[in-house]
Amino acid sequence: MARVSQEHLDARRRQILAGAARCFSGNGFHGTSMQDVLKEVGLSAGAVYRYFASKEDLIAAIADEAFRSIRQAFEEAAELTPPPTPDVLLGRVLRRVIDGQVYGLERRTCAALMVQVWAETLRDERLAATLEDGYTGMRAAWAKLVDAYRAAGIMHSDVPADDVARTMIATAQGFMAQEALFGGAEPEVLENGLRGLMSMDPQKIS
Amino acid sequence: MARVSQEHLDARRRQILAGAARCFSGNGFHGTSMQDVLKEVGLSAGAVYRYFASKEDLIAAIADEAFRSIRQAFEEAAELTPPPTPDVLLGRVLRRVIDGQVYGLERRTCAALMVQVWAETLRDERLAATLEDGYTGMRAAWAKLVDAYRAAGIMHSDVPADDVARTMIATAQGFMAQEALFGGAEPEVLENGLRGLMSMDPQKIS
DNA sequence: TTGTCAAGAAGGAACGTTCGTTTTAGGTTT
DNA sequence: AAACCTAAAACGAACGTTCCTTCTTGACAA
Repeated sequence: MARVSQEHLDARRRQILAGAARCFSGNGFHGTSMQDVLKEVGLSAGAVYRYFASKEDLIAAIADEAFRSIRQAFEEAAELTPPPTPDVLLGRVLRRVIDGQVYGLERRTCAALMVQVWAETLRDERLAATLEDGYTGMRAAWAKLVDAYRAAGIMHSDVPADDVARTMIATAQGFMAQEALFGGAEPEVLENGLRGLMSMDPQKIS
Repeated sequence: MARVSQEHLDARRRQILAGAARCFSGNGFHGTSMQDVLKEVGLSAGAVYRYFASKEDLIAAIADEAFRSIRQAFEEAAELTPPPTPDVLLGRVLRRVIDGQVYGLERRTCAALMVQVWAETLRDERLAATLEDGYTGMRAAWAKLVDAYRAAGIMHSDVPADDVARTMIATAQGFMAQEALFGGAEPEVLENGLRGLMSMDPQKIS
Protein backbone atom coordinates (compact mmCIF):
# COMPACT_ATOMS: atom_id res chain seq x y z
CA MET A 1 0.00 0.00 0.00
CA ALA A 2 2.54 2.51 0.96
CA ARG A 3 5.08 1.57 -1.55
CA VAL A 4 7.54 4.08 -2.79
CA SER A 5 7.70 4.78 -6.52
CA GLN A 6 9.55 2.42 -8.85
CA GLU A 7 11.78 5.31 -9.89
CA HIS A 8 12.80 5.75 -6.28
CA LEU A 9 13.69 2.07 -6.00
CA ASP A 10 15.66 2.24 -9.23
CA ALA A 11 17.44 5.37 -8.12
CA ARG A 12 18.40 3.79 -4.81
CA ARG A 13 19.70 0.77 -6.64
CA ARG A 14 21.82 2.89 -8.94
CA GLN A 15 23.00 4.96 -5.98
CA ILE A 16 24.27 1.80 -4.34
CA LEU A 17 25.86 0.52 -7.54
CA ALA A 18 27.58 3.85 -8.21
CA GLY A 19 28.99 4.13 -4.71
CA ALA A 20 30.12 0.53 -4.72
CA ALA A 21 31.71 1.00 -8.14
CA ARG A 22 33.71 3.95 -6.81
CA CYS A 23 34.97 1.86 -3.90
CA PHE A 24 35.69 -1.21 -5.99
CA SER A 25 37.55 0.69 -8.70
CA GLY A 26 40.04 2.05 -6.21
CA ASN A 27 40.42 -0.81 -3.77
CA GLY A 28 39.36 -3.87 -5.69
CA PHE A 29 36.36 -6.04 -4.96
CA HIS A 30 38.03 -7.86 -2.09
CA GLY A 31 40.05 -4.96 -0.76
CA THR A 32 36.77 -3.15 -0.19
CA SER A 33 34.61 -4.13 2.76
CA MET A 34 30.86 -3.81 2.86
CA GLN A 35 31.35 -1.20 5.59
CA ASP A 36 33.36 0.83 3.09
CA VAL A 37 30.52 0.58 0.61
CA LEU A 38 27.90 1.49 3.20
CA LYS A 39 29.82 4.59 4.18
CA GLU A 40 30.37 5.62 0.56
CA VAL A 41 26.72 5.28 -0.45
CA GLY A 42 25.49 6.77 2.83
CA LEU A 43 23.01 4.03 3.58
CA SER A 44 22.69 1.51 6.37
CA ALA A 45 23.39 -2.18 6.06
CA GLY A 46 19.69 -2.96 6.28
CA ALA A 47 18.95 -0.72 3.33
CA VAL A 48 21.67 -2.05 1.06
CA TYR A 49 20.84 -5.68 1.83
CA ARG A 50 17.30 -4.93 0.77
CA TYR A 51 18.54 -4.34 -2.77
CA PHE A 52 21.36 -6.86 -3.01
CA ALA A 53 21.30 -10.24 -1.31
CA SER A 54 25.07 -10.39 -0.95
CA LYS A 55 28.33 -8.72 -1.78
CA GLU A 56 28.74 -11.27 -4.56
CA ASP A 57 25.48 -10.12 -6.13
CA LEU A 58 26.64 -6.54 -5.96
CA ILE A 59 29.91 -7.44 -7.65
CA ALA A 60 28.14 -9.44 -10.34
CA ALA A 61 25.77 -6.56 -11.12
CA ILE A 62 28.66 -4.15 -11.52
CA ALA A 63 30.71 -6.54 -13.62
CA ASP A 64 27.75 -7.23 -15.88
CA GLU A 65 27.22 -3.53 -16.43
CA ALA A 66 30.89 -3.13 -17.31
CA PHE A 67 30.69 -5.99 -19.81
CA ARG A 68 27.55 -4.53 -21.33
CA SER A 69 29.16 -1.16 -21.77
CA ILE A 70 32.27 -2.60 -23.45
CA ARG A 71 30.33 -4.88 -25.73
CA GLN A 72 27.97 -2.14 -26.81
CA ALA A 73 30.83 0.20 -27.66
CA PHE A 74 32.52 -2.43 -29.82
CA GLU A 75 29.37 -3.56 -31.56
CA GLU A 76 28.13 -0.06 -32.30
CA ALA A 77 31.46 0.75 -33.88
CA ALA A 78 31.44 -2.42 -35.95
CA GLU A 79 28.08 -1.52 -37.47
CA LEU A 80 29.20 1.79 -38.94
CA THR A 81 28.90 1.93 -42.73
CA PRO A 82 31.08 2.36 -44.53
CA PRO A 83 33.53 0.96 -41.97
CA PRO A 84 36.01 3.64 -40.87
CA THR A 85 39.70 2.77 -40.66
CA PRO A 86 40.90 1.05 -37.45
CA ASP A 87 42.29 4.26 -35.97
CA VAL A 88 38.94 6.00 -36.20
CA LEU A 89 37.09 2.90 -35.13
CA LEU A 90 39.12 2.20 -32.02
CA GLY A 91 39.21 5.86 -31.07
CA ARG A 92 35.45 5.73 -31.11
CA VAL A 93 35.32 2.60 -28.99
CA LEU A 94 37.66 4.03 -26.40
CA ARG A 95 35.76 7.30 -26.18
CA ARG A 96 32.49 5.47 -25.91
CA VAL A 97 33.63 3.08 -23.19
CA ILE A 98 35.69 5.39 -21.10
CA ASP A 99 33.51 8.47 -21.31
CA GLY A 100 30.47 6.20 -21.43
CA GLN A 101 29.19 7.20 -18.03
CA VAL A 102 29.42 3.79 -16.41
CA TYR A 103 27.92 4.76 -13.06
CA GLY A 104 29.08 8.29 -13.77
CA LEU A 105 32.72 7.39 -13.16
CA GLU A 106 35.61 9.54 -14.35
CA ARG A 107 37.72 8.25 -17.22
CA ARG A 108 40.51 6.85 -15.12
CA THR A 109 38.23 5.49 -12.43
CA CYS A 110 36.19 3.76 -15.10
CA ALA A 111 39.30 2.21 -16.62
CA ALA A 112 40.38 1.06 -13.17
CA LEU A 113 37.02 -0.61 -12.65
CA MET A 114 37.51 -2.50 -15.91
CA VAL A 115 40.85 -3.85 -14.73
CA GLN A 116 39.29 -4.91 -11.44
CA VAL A 117 36.52 -6.65 -13.36
CA TRP A 118 39.07 -8.52 -15.45
CA ALA A 119 40.83 -9.66 -12.28
CA GLU A 120 37.55 -10.79 -10.73
CA THR A 121 36.60 -12.59 -13.93
CA LEU A 122 39.66 -14.79 -13.46
CA ARG A 123 38.20 -16.22 -10.26
CA ASP A 124 34.49 -16.32 -11.00
CA GLU A 125 33.24 -18.83 -13.53
CA ARG A 126 29.94 -17.11 -14.00
CA LEU A 127 31.61 -13.85 -14.92
CA ALA A 128 34.03 -15.72 -17.17
CA ALA A 129 31.13 -17.29 -19.05
CA THR A 130 29.43 -13.93 -19.52
CA LEU A 131 32.61 -12.31 -20.75
CA GLU A 132 33.36 -15.21 -23.08
CA ASP A 133 29.93 -14.86 -24.68
CA GLY A 134 30.37 -11.18 -25.31
CA TYR A 135 33.91 -11.57 -26.55
CA THR A 136 33.00 -14.25 -29.07
CA GLY A 137 30.33 -12.02 -30.57
CA MET A 138 32.63 -9.01 -30.69
CA ARG A 139 35.35 -11.00 -32.33
CA ALA A 140 33.01 -12.27 -35.02
CA ALA A 141 31.64 -8.81 -35.72
CA TRP A 142 35.12 -7.36 -36.02
CA ALA A 143 36.33 -10.21 -38.21
CA LYS A 144 33.50 -9.33 -40.60
CA LEU A 145 34.69 -5.79 -40.54
CA VAL A 146 38.20 -6.90 -41.48
CA ASP A 147 36.71 -8.88 -44.35
CA ALA A 148 35.15 -5.64 -45.53
CA TYR A 149 38.59 -4.00 -45.50
CA ARG A 150 39.95 -6.77 -47.65
CA ALA A 151 37.02 -6.72 -50.02
CA ALA A 152 37.59 -2.99 -50.47
CA GLY A 153 41.26 -3.69 -51.21
CA ILE A 154 42.60 -1.54 -48.40
CA MET A 155 44.21 -4.40 -46.49
CA HIS A 156 46.35 -7.33 -47.51
CA SER A 157 44.51 -10.64 -47.60
CA ASP A 158 47.32 -12.89 -46.50
CA VAL A 159 46.47 -12.72 -42.82
CA PRO A 160 43.53 -14.35 -40.96
CA ALA A 161 40.77 -11.79 -40.41
CA ASP A 162 40.25 -13.11 -36.91
CA ASP A 163 43.85 -12.37 -36.01
CA VAL A 164 43.46 -8.75 -37.05
CA ALA A 165 40.19 -8.53 -35.13
CA ARG A 166 41.81 -9.85 -31.97
CA THR A 167 44.70 -7.47 -32.37
CA MET A 168 42.43 -4.44 -32.69
CA ILE A 169 40.43 -5.50 -29.65
CA ALA A 170 43.68 -6.08 -27.73
CA THR A 171 44.85 -2.58 -28.55
CA ALA A 172 41.71 -1.09 -27.05
CA GLN A 173 42.05 -3.31 -23.99
CA GLY A 174 45.68 -2.31 -23.59
CA PHE A 175 44.72 1.34 -23.69
CA MET A 176 42.19 0.82 -20.96
CA ALA A 177 44.89 -0.82 -18.87
CA GLN A 178 47.23 2.09 -19.52
CA GLU A 179 44.58 4.64 -18.64
CA ALA A 180 43.93 2.82 -15.38
CA LEU A 181 47.60 2.38 -14.49
CA PHE A 182 49.18 5.59 -15.72
CA GLY A 183 46.44 7.89 -16.91
CA GLY A 184 46.66 10.13 -19.94
CA ALA A 185 45.73 7.41 -22.40
CA GLU A 186 43.66 9.74 -24.57
CA PRO A 187 41.81 8.31 -27.56
CA GLU A 188 43.85 10.67 -29.75
CA VAL A 189 47.02 8.89 -28.69
CA LEU A 190 45.55 5.61 -29.83
CA GLU A 191 44.38 7.13 -33.11
CA ASN A 192 47.81 8.62 -33.80
CA GLY A 193 49.61 5.47 -32.81
CA LEU A 194 47.51 3.32 -35.09
CA ARG A 195 48.00 5.71 -37.98
CA GLY A 196 51.74 5.42 -37.43
CA LEU A 197 51.63 1.65 -37.47
CA MET A 198 49.35 1.56 -40.47
CA SER A 199 51.84 3.56 -42.47
CA MET A 200 54.61 0.96 -42.36
CA ASP A 201 53.62 -1.84 -44.68
CA PRO A 202 56.09 -4.72 -44.09
CA GLN A 203 55.74 -5.81 -47.71
CA LYS A 204 57.02 -2.47 -48.87
CA ILE A 205 59.93 -2.47 -46.44
CA SER A 206 61.65 -5.40 -48.18
CA MET B 1 75.76 -21.99 14.70
CA ALA B 2 73.55 -24.37 12.87
CA ARG B 3 72.53 -22.57 9.77
CA VAL B 4 71.34 -24.33 6.70
CA SER B 5 72.99 -23.54 3.36
CA GLN B 6 72.19 -20.31 1.53
CA GLU B 7 71.01 -22.36 -1.46
CA HIS B 8 68.47 -24.02 0.78
CA LEU B 9 67.20 -20.67 2.01
CA ASP B 10 66.98 -19.36 -1.55
CA ALA B 11 65.18 -22.49 -2.70
CA ARG B 12 62.66 -22.24 0.11
CA ARG B 13 62.06 -18.61 -0.72
CA ARG B 14 61.44 -19.40 -4.36
CA GLN B 15 59.25 -22.35 -3.37
CA ILE B 16 57.08 -20.00 -1.34
CA LEU B 17 56.96 -17.39 -4.09
CA ALA B 18 56.08 -19.97 -6.74
CA GLY B 19 53.29 -21.50 -4.69
CA ALA B 20 51.93 -18.12 -3.73
CA ALA B 21 52.06 -16.98 -7.35
CA ARG B 22 49.99 -19.99 -8.39
CA CYS B 23 47.38 -19.18 -5.75
CA PHE B 24 47.34 -15.47 -6.48
CA SER B 25 47.07 -15.89 -10.25
CA GLY B 26 43.89 -17.90 -9.90
CA ASN B 27 42.20 -16.29 -6.94
CA GLY B 28 43.66 -12.81 -6.75
CA PHE B 29 45.79 -11.44 -3.95
CA HIS B 30 42.87 -10.80 -1.63
CA GLY B 31 40.79 -13.78 -2.69
CA THR B 32 43.65 -15.99 -1.55
CA SER B 33 44.16 -16.51 2.18
CA MET B 34 47.52 -17.17 3.76
CA GLN B 35 46.14 -20.60 4.68
CA ASP B 36 45.64 -21.25 0.96
CA VAL B 37 49.23 -20.28 0.31
CA LEU B 38 50.51 -22.43 3.18
CA LYS B 39 48.65 -25.45 1.85
CA GLU B 40 49.86 -24.86 -1.72
CA VAL B 41 53.53 -24.52 -0.77
CA GLY B 42 53.32 -27.31 1.79
CA LEU B 43 54.84 -25.34 4.63
CA SER B 44 53.58 -24.14 7.97
CA ALA B 45 52.84 -20.59 8.96
CA GLY B 46 55.95 -20.47 11.09
CA ALA B 47 58.11 -21.38 8.12
CA VAL B 48 56.60 -18.92 5.66
CA TYR B 49 56.64 -16.02 8.11
CA ARG B 50 60.36 -16.62 8.56
CA TYR B 51 60.89 -15.64 4.92
CA PHE B 52 58.25 -12.94 4.52
CA ALA B 53 57.23 -10.58 7.27
CA SER B 54 53.69 -10.22 6.00
CA LYS B 55 51.30 -11.08 3.21
CA GLU B 56 51.90 -7.60 1.86
CA ASP B 57 55.63 -8.33 1.57
CA LEU B 58 54.88 -11.54 -0.27
CA ILE B 59 52.59 -9.71 -2.68
CA ALA B 60 55.17 -6.98 -3.24
CA ALA B 61 57.91 -9.51 -3.99
CA ILE B 62 55.74 -11.23 -6.57
CA ALA B 63 54.59 -8.00 -8.17
CA ASP B 64 58.16 -6.75 -8.38
CA GLU B 65 59.25 -9.92 -10.13
CA ALA B 66 56.38 -9.55 -12.61
CA PHE B 67 57.37 -5.93 -13.32
CA ARG B 68 60.99 -6.94 -13.76
CA SER B 69 60.06 -9.66 -16.23
CA ILE B 70 57.88 -7.35 -18.33
CA ARG B 71 60.36 -4.53 -18.34
CA GLN B 72 63.23 -6.80 -19.33
CA ALA B 73 61.27 -8.26 -22.21
CA PHE B 74 60.44 -4.81 -23.58
CA GLU B 75 63.92 -3.39 -23.15
CA GLU B 76 65.67 -6.38 -24.64
CA ALA B 77 63.47 -6.11 -27.71
CA ALA B 78 64.08 -2.39 -28.03
CA GLU B 79 67.84 -2.92 -28.14
CA LEU B 80 67.80 -5.18 -31.17
CA THR B 81 69.76 -3.78 -34.12
CA PRO B 82 68.63 -3.21 -36.70
CA PRO B 83 65.17 -2.73 -35.15
CA PRO B 84 62.73 -5.34 -36.46
CA THR B 85 59.26 -4.26 -37.55
CA PRO B 86 56.62 -3.92 -34.81
CA ASP B 87 55.05 -7.30 -35.55
CA VAL B 88 58.33 -9.13 -35.00
CA LEU B 89 59.20 -6.95 -32.05
CA LEU B 90 55.96 -7.41 -30.17
CA GLY B 91 55.84 -11.09 -30.97
CA ARG B 92 59.22 -11.34 -29.30
CA VAL B 93 58.08 -9.41 -26.25
CA LEU B 94 55.00 -11.55 -25.81
CA ARG B 95 56.94 -14.78 -26.15
CA ARG B 96 59.56 -13.56 -23.76
CA VAL B 97 57.12 -12.42 -21.09
CA ILE B 98 54.63 -15.18 -21.26
CA ASP B 99 56.97 -18.11 -21.76
CA GLY B 100 59.50 -16.33 -19.59
CA GLN B 101 59.24 -18.77 -16.73
CA VAL B 102 58.00 -16.33 -14.11
CA TYR B 103 57.97 -18.73 -11.16
CA GLY B 104 57.59 -21.52 -13.70
CA LEU B 105 53.99 -20.58 -14.44
CA GLU B 106 52.16 -21.74 -17.57
CA ARG B 107 51.39 -19.17 -20.23
CA ARG B 108 47.83 -18.49 -19.21
CA THR B 109 48.56 -18.60 -15.50
CA CYS B 110 51.37 -16.14 -16.01
CA ALA B 111 49.10 -13.80 -17.94
CA ALA B 112 46.52 -14.08 -15.19
CA LEU B 113 49.11 -13.11 -12.61
CA MET B 114 49.92 -10.01 -14.65
CA VAL B 115 46.28 -8.94 -14.60
CA GLN B 116 46.13 -9.49 -10.85
CA VAL B 117 49.26 -7.41 -10.45
CA TRP B 118 47.70 -4.59 -12.45
CA ALA B 119 44.65 -4.70 -10.20
CA GLU B 120 46.78 -4.64 -7.08
CA THR B 121 48.84 -1.78 -8.46
CA LEU B 122 45.68 0.31 -8.52
CA ARG B 123 45.46 0.12 -4.71
CA ASP B 124 49.10 0.16 -3.65
CA GLU B 125 51.08 3.34 -4.07
CA ARG B 126 54.41 1.62 -3.72
CA LEU B 127 53.61 -0.76 -6.55
CA ALA B 128 52.26 2.11 -8.61
CA ALA B 129 55.51 4.01 -8.20
CA THR B 130 57.56 0.99 -9.25
CA LEU B 131 55.41 0.37 -12.29
CA GLU B 132 55.47 4.04 -13.26
CA ASP B 133 59.27 4.01 -13.19
CA GLY B 134 59.51 0.97 -15.43
CA TYR B 135 56.86 2.22 -17.80
CA THR B 136 58.50 5.60 -18.29
CA GLY B 137 61.76 3.92 -19.26
CA MET B 138 60.05 1.50 -21.61
CA ARG B 139 58.14 4.26 -23.28
CA ALA B 140 61.30 6.29 -23.87
CA ALA B 141 63.16 3.29 -25.29
CA TRP B 142 60.32 2.48 -27.63
CA ALA B 143 59.91 6.09 -28.74
CA LYS B 144 63.57 6.00 -29.77
CA LEU B 145 62.82 2.90 -31.72
CA VAL B 146 59.99 4.65 -33.53
CA ASP B 147 62.37 7.48 -34.36
CA ALA B 148 64.63 4.87 -35.97
CA TYR B 149 61.69 3.73 -38.11
CA ARG B 150 61.13 7.25 -39.26
CA ALA B 151 64.82 7.92 -39.90
CA ALA B 152 64.85 4.79 -42.04
CA GLY B 153 61.85 6.11 -43.95
CA ILE B 154 59.61 3.14 -43.18
CA MET B 155 57.06 5.09 -41.17
CA HIS B 156 55.26 8.37 -41.73
CA SER B 157 56.62 11.19 -39.62
CA ASP B 158 53.39 13.07 -39.03
CA VAL B 159 52.59 11.30 -35.78
CA PRO B 160 54.24 11.70 -32.34
CA ALA B 161 56.74 8.90 -31.77
CA ASP B 162 55.55 8.57 -28.19
CA ASP B 163 52.00 7.90 -29.35
CA VAL B 164 53.18 5.02 -31.52
CA ALA B 165 55.28 3.68 -28.66
CA ARG B 166 52.32 3.74 -26.29
CA THR B 167 50.14 2.04 -28.86
CA MET B 168 52.61 -0.78 -29.37
CA ILE B 169 52.96 -1.30 -25.65
CA ALA B 170 49.19 -1.25 -25.29
CA THR B 171 48.85 -3.95 -27.92
CA ALA B 172 51.15 -6.24 -25.96
CA GLN B 173 49.29 -5.46 -22.75
CA GLY B 174 45.99 -6.18 -24.42
CA PHE B 175 47.23 -9.53 -25.60
CA MET B 176 48.26 -10.43 -22.10
CA ALA B 177 44.79 -9.55 -20.91
CA GLN B 178 43.26 -11.68 -23.68
CA GLU B 179 45.51 -14.62 -22.88
CA ALA B 180 44.48 -14.39 -19.23
CA LEU B 181 40.78 -13.99 -19.92
CA PHE B 182 40.23 -16.23 -22.93
CA GLY B 183 43.43 -18.10 -23.64
CA GLY B 184 44.77 -18.85 -27.10
CA ALA B 185 46.40 -15.45 -27.53
CA GLU B 186 49.43 -16.86 -29.34
CA PRO B 187 52.23 -14.51 -30.32
CA GLU B 188 51.59 -15.54 -33.94
CA VAL B 189 48.11 -14.05 -33.74
CA LEU B 190 49.60 -10.75 -32.64
CA GLU B 191 52.21 -10.88 -35.38
CA ASN B 192 49.62 -11.59 -38.05
CA GLY B 193 47.25 -8.97 -36.73
CA LEU B 194 49.90 -6.29 -36.74
CA ARG B 195 50.97 -7.22 -40.25
CA GLY B 196 47.37 -6.81 -41.33
CA LEU B 197 47.08 -3.38 -39.72
CA MET B 198 50.43 -2.28 -41.09
CA SER B 199 49.28 -3.00 -44.61
CA MET B 200 46.50 -0.42 -44.63
CA ASP B 201 48.10 2.98 -44.91
CA PRO B 202 45.33 5.56 -44.37
CA GLN B 203 47.09 8.03 -46.67
CA LYS B 204 46.80 5.57 -49.52
CA ILE B 205 43.16 4.81 -48.86
CA SER B 206 41.77 8.14 -50.05
C1' DT C 1 84.43 -41.16 13.02
C1' DT C 2 81.37 -40.34 16.20
C1' DG C 3 78.57 -37.98 19.79
C1' DT C 4 76.99 -33.67 21.59
C1' DC C 5 74.44 -29.56 21.66
C1' DA C 6 73.19 -24.72 20.71
C1' DA C 7 70.78 -22.48 17.33
C1' DG C 8 68.26 -22.25 13.20
C1' DA C 9 64.21 -23.94 10.70
C1' DA C 10 59.63 -25.66 10.63
C1' DG C 11 55.26 -27.01 12.83
C1' DG C 12 50.77 -25.95 14.34
C1' DA C 13 47.47 -24.33 17.70
C1' DA C 14 45.59 -20.22 19.12
C1' DC C 15 45.15 -15.17 19.16
C1' DG C 16 42.60 -10.94 18.41
C1' DT C 17 40.53 -8.70 14.58
C1' DT C 18 37.70 -7.99 10.82
C1' DC C 19 34.73 -9.79 7.59
C1' DG C 20 29.85 -10.33 5.50
C1' DT C 21 25.53 -10.76 7.18
C1' DT C 22 21.41 -10.94 10.26
C1' DT C 23 18.67 -9.28 13.80
C1' DT C 24 16.65 -6.03 16.69
C1' DA C 25 13.94 -2.07 17.81
C1' DG C 26 12.54 2.17 16.60
C1' DG C 27 11.67 6.06 13.40
C1' DT C 28 10.09 8.27 8.89
C1' DT C 29 7.90 8.59 4.60
C1' DT C 30 4.03 7.78 1.39
C1' DA D 1 -0.66 1.11 8.07
C1' DA D 2 2.50 -0.54 5.15
C1' DA D 3 6.88 0.01 3.25
C1' DC D 4 11.26 2.09 3.78
C1' DC D 5 15.16 3.18 6.27
C1' DT D 6 18.32 3.94 10.46
C1' DA D 7 21.26 2.67 14.13
C1' DA D 8 23.42 -0.60 16.74
C1' DA D 9 24.46 -4.88 18.28
C1' DA D 10 25.63 -9.37 17.51
C1' DC D 11 26.70 -13.64 14.80
C1' DG D 12 29.84 -17.30 13.20
C1' DA D 13 33.33 -17.72 10.04
C1' DA D 14 37.51 -16.60 8.22
C1' DC D 15 41.31 -13.69 8.25
C1' DG D 16 46.55 -12.47 9.06
C1' DT D 17 49.70 -13.13 12.40
C1' DT D 18 52.01 -14.65 16.69
C1' DC D 19 53.78 -17.70 19.93
C1' DC D 20 55.52 -21.63 21.78
C1' DT D 21 56.97 -26.23 20.72
C1' DT D 22 59.33 -29.67 18.10
C1' DC D 23 62.48 -31.17 14.74
C1' DT D 24 66.81 -30.69 12.15
C1' DT D 25 71.26 -29.15 11.17
C1' DG D 26 76.22 -28.61 11.27
C1' DA D 27 80.35 -27.16 14.06
C1' DC D 28 83.22 -29.10 17.20
C1' DA D 29 85.01 -31.89 21.05
C1' DA D 30 86.42 -36.42 21.96
